[in-house]
Amino acid sequence: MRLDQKDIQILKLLQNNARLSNKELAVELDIAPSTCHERLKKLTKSNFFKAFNASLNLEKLGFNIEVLIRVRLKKHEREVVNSFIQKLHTLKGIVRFYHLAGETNFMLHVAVENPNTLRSFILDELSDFKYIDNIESSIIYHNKCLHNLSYTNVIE
Amino acid sequence: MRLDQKDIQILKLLQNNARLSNKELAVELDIAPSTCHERLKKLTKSNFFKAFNASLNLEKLGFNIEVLIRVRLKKHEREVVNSFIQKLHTLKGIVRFYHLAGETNFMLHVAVENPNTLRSFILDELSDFKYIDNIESSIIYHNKCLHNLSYTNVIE
DNA sequence: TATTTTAGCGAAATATATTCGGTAAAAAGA
DNA sequence: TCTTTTTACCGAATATATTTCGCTAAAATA
Repeated sequence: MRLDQKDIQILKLLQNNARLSNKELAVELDIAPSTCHERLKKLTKSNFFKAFNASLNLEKLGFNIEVLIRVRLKKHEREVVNSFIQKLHTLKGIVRFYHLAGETNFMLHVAVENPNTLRSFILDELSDFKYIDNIESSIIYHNKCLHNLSYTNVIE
Repeated sequence: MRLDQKDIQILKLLQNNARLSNKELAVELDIAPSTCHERLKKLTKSNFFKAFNASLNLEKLGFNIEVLIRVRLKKHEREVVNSFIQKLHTLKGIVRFYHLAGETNFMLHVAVENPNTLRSFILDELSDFKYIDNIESSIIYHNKCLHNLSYTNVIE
């Protein structure tokens, strides 16, 4: 499927506000709602969207500390990696994780209530995994989603 | 504002699918649409949502490489940090950034088309900033949003 | 106990989503 | 170049959903 300027506009608008209604999109694109609806349906069916996520005001929910945790495994092998990823899915507090090439094998974006919860997360929950070699944490002062991409290559 | 189990359910459902309609939410919570609507309005007005973001299928859009870039600045001072953040907003390719405490000052999640674009991003775009001390990149094999938080502390 | 607040409901009014037949312009094929 | 096909678009009609509101009952507060 080939994309044009209007398609890109839909993608960008939803990146910034995934809850925009079809009508609101149509107004922005300056096309009829029915036309916009067709485009959105097409983009969705063609799998251009990976997910629609609400990101919450974590501080308001009692998660006063966010950290980025670098994890190095003893063995960076398929089986170890798979079971680690599986473990990540069971742990409470993980907002997002990155599986990386290089020195650091995993980068975890974690939200915790307070320093004690953080200590417990690292010493009790995470270190519980057999193949952990090294863990280092950095407090996140601030983080922001930009989605500032250039789509010139995709447009016909 | 105090949250109960139903509110948490709304937050969680929208974390996983920000485009759920009010009616769909109401069905999940097993309450009337009008009731659900009131709750959602209340949560929104009380600023429990930071953003609603569509995340795109970047590979399909020609962004074949995603990297995590560690940036260390020469001076970690308010003015330098501010202007760096400002610069990040102008750069094309940044999906998300983290401002950190510790050795690494910034962590950038970047999407590029190919190795050449990456080189250009780092050598031309990023290094252009006067106060860059050090840059290191790691390819992202995989990354995923989990939002797997425990809200026991918030519930009454 | 009396009073206020709150969460809930359903019905009505409003607005939106969705489908569909038709049109015109662009793309593809002869 | 002239057809034919495809595509993006529209507006009208219908189906759904959102939103408001008055009312009730239960919970919280005084």
